[in-house]
Amino acid sequence: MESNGDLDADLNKLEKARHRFISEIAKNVHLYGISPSVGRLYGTVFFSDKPMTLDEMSESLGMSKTSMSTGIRALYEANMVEQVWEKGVRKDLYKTEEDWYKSFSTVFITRWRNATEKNVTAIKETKSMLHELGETTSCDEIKEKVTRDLNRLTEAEAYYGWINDVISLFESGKIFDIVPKKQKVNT
Amino acid sequence: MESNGDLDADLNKLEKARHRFISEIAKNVHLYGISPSVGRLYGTVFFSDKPMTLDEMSESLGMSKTSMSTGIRALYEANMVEQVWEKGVRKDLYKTEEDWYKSFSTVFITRWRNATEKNVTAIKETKSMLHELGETTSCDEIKEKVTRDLNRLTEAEAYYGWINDVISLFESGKIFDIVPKKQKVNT
DNA sequence: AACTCTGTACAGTTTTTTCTGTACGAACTT
DNA sequence: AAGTTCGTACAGAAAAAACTGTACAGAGTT
Repeated sequence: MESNGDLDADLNKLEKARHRFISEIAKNVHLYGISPSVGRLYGTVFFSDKPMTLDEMSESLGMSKTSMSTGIRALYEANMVEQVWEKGVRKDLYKTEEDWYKSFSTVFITRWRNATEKNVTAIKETKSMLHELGETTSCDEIKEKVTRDLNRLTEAEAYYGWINDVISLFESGKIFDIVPKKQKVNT
Repeated sequence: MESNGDLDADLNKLEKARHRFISEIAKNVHLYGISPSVGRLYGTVFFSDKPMTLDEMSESLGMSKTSMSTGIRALYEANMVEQVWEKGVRKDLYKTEEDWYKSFSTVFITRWRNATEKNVTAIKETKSMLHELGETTSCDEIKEKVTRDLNRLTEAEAYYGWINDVISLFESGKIFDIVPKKQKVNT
């Protein structure tokens, strides 16, 4: 006990330092559509010396294996962790994606692309319903409303076109010509 | 009843068309950090002919005035609605922000800026804790872990620097030089 | 083929978020 | 000053999300 008293204290310090960052990730990871506790899972895997199994995560976080399974899947879909194979190891192994730029892009692209497409579809359908109404109605007041709505929806469409272009900027990687990746600088 | 039977049917059609778009907004507005039902509130105000009061929203959505109050505040903070003054009207009036580019930028900038700053602070603190540990510990194994963690945190710092630059791109409006706003095109 | 091990589907519980009704302060009217 | 009207703070109810334990299918081993 005397011989490794310092070691235990140091390991504790290490954990504390790591936890400082992990808890901050947990608080902010909602931007990636990830819940805080899955954010802690990410942080745990991030600081692990080697790829982790679901059982190790469960053990380390004191949470059920089921939660680890669903949590890891969420992280995987956000391109925030990746699976690793090791010869002779039957369990699934996961480590954090090292290219954070890629994780960011994946999340940003898939979420916004998906939303944009659906909204554009909705706009087109709404417009078509309004067009029909505008032609069949005999009430001038309604005609006016229809015209106004069609106008605003066309504006919305233009906006989504812009969003789409922004997404493409990230998807194509051209964003990195405009905003270059940073070199590591020691502070 | 015979004379305005068509009118009622047409008004119903108008509502249906509008609702097609509103329900899609409700489903996707979580990207702006807004809940679905507040998304419906947004949609309702969006299609309103004139700025709405809390009571009108409450009436129109069949929800409590309290919810309208908190919902509108959320939309206001996301720059998605704005307050309007009308002479002689005592109630607060709201309409949707017409510049969707601005709404997008506001949400994107404030949320990411805030998260980035906090994460960078956490990284710096974690690094300083690790530096101290690295100097005081006598265990080589721990020294190794510390070095590895410091390295990865420095990489993370670089990533946040990049995110920060991306945010600035939107904040300064330079994004519009690279991805121009779209003209309205009828489809 | 029987047995073991691993990941996940599913139902039920716990926790968190959203929503409502009451109550009250501030601003305006009489 | 007394009386309205309006928006929102707050506590409790309702709804949604997160988490767990059990159970089971599929792959690997013996």
